[in-house]
Amino acid sequence: MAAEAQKKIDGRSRPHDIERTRAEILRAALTVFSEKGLSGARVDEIAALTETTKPTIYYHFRSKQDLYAAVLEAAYSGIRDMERALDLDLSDPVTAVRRLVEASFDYHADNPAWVRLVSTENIHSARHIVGKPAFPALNAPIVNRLSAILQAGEKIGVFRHGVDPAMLHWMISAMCFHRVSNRYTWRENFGIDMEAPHIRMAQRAMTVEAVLRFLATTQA
Amino acid sequence: MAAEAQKKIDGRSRPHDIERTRAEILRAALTVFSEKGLSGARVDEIAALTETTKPTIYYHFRSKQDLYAAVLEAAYSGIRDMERALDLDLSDPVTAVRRLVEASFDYHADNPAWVRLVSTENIHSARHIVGKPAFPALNAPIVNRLSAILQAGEKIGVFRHGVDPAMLHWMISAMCFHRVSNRYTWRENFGIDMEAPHIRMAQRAMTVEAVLRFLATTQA
DNA sequence: GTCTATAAATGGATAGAC
DNA sequence: GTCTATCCATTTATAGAC
Repeated sequence: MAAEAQKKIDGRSRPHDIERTRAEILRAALTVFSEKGLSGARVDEIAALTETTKPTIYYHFRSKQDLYAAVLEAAYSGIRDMERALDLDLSDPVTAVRRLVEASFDYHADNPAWVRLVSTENIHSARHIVGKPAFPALNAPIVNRLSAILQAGEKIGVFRHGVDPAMLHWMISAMCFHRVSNRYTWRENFGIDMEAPHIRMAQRAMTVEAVLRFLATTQA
Repeated sequence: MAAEAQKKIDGRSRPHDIERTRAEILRAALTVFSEKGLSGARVDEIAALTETTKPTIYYHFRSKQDLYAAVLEAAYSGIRDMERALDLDLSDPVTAVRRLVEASFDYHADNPAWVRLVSTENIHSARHIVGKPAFPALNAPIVNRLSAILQAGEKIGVFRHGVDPAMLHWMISAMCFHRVSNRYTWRENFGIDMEAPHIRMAQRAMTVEAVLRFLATTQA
């Protein structure tokens, strides 16, 4: 496929393909960190999931903690890309909210590794995020987008006034996140499998409905 | 205060007070496990927070994992006690829901260590809960209670029909839990401090309102 | 039951060859 | 840039005295 000569199609292309090696390590590290947490993860286990070895990991990512931070930043870029891709029509604010909630719901449900990583980072008081401007920059757009939708809805009278966009995002995030982050204790404590398709569908519809009812002008 | 003779009021009463020692270890372990997670916690650090030593911890709780499991079970009993103490009036279902949501909200907000412990347990796929009948038994009452309130509300026409009590509990839990479990990433990513009193009050009122609007008969 | 001291094992990190 | 082999700090866990 590539123009330049390669000895092999499969396996490592060219002896020292930096980007490929880094990407492979990040992918393996995401798996292990999200399953075991930061301290629970073993660098040996991450190395075992790659075609490379432990010293190579340390060569590219100075330390275990730096590797974890790199994984975290890479994982956050995923939801940013998804949100940017959303094409929302402000002339129909109700549909815009519905689409945005459904997209957020699906992203959380389809990326449990990302959800677990965020949970882990909260256990560590977000210390690997603190002071990195990338993260606020990454998360501001979604609140701005919600704000625009809310204003559009207020203007044509389908949404009530006075709803804080950040707090609305909190409500949406809470319902989308919790069912993924806490699915294991829910299964044990309540016997409910959040991953079962009919439960997932019911929760998806319920999240949309709860949000729209919260925004509706009718009802005190 | 106690009738029997004691050499000291402060410090360890009687040389080998088992229950007192165990309770002290559990309290220290809750602190450390909730701050560091299971693998991040050090038994040395737990011992340092007690008046006793590491071998005594191992004497009473076989291993680090068993200690963690004991902490988990003890922590869950707290929310059970709180819920049992709630005196809800079924003749006024709206107020009953309001009281229950507010109590749940406050419990989560006031017990971040418990919230973090549950998060940690989910990172570990709830493996320390699996198969222990204490946990389903502990959590069934809240859903039953919600079910009774829903039925009472349906009967007098203030709540709509068809709402699943377990899913309602999920919605309440999500909003109460997420703002505590994810407060650190929220602070960094959105610049919002969930612990600030005015934010907390706003979220408390918003949770009640979202739930009541979701249950209301008015509105399609 | 609780201590001091230490064993045994784990696992993050690196030296040095290629 | 990547490997084999290994170091060494950390940490779970226990032996043995009291």
